[in-house]
Amino acid sequence: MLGATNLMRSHTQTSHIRLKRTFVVVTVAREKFITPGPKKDTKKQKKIKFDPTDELWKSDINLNEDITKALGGVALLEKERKSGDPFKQRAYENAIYIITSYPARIISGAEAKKLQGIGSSIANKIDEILKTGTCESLKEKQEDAELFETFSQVFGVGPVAAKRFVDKGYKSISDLANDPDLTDMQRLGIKYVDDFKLMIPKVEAQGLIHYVQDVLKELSPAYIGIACDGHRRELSETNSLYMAITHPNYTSSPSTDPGRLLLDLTDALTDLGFLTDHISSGILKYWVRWESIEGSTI
DNA sequence: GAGACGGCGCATTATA
DNA sequence: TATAATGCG
DNA sequence: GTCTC
Repeated sequence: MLGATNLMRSHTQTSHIRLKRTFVVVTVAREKFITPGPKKDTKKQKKIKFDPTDELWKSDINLNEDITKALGGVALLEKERKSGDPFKQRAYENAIYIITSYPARIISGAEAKKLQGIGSSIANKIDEILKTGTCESLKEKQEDAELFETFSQVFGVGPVAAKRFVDKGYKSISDLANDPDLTDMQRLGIKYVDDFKLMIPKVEAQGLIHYVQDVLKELSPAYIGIACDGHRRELSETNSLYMAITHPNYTSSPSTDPGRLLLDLTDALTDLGFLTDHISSGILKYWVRWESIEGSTI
């Protein structure tokens, strides 16, 4: 979402709509958003750096599948245990990606450790995997890790809630529905768990965008609404839909109060029956559920 | 050995 | 009741 | 968890 936001710049403060199958997200970009961050310098060391564009790394098959599989399980476990440290998680994903691309069979942890992104901890685990075929820690808690992953699929359920559900002994997503402490977002996440997995064909997305644009124009001809992200990139289907809306009166320099910019739109769309469920609502960000309207050309 | 690894809006809960 | 912290996408 | 300083 932020990537799309970065496309909006200059002196026009921007509102943002995102439709994810049945959901719409509206965000108003802020000035600090808009400034692109500094480029990070990638300095290389004596370690071998992974470069997916290099011929050297061209490998069609994963010669180390046993290792990457086991590491994937460990990563999942680690994620569950720590309630999801995002950096640790990324470190594992990165290492697994590198090893998957590695064009030779790894015969020791030390060999793998020469690669940038693999340190002593993972190197040790690789030795264990090579020796025993698996990782000790994997054996018992694998089911928990898998449940953790399942629950994490639910919109609104992050690492903390997922772990709580595992600890409560839930075995499936339908078990979650009876939990007394669900947030509104999680209730919707459960209700639409399958819906979220659907892709939006391009034609449908175009219809949705035009629909929103028409409503927008009725509110004020000066309103501007454009599609972003996947649709902007001409993908044949997307799993989410972003729109940015703005108005000439709404500028970021000096910044003006976005006021009812979003609420007017979302109210109108709700009155029309286009939006049904509201995930969150603010003057800067609005998430709602939409439904195709009977008889419309969508 | 310590800090970076993206930053932010909204909802919810914890704390003053 | 006001503010801070947490969880989440 | 790995990398950099």
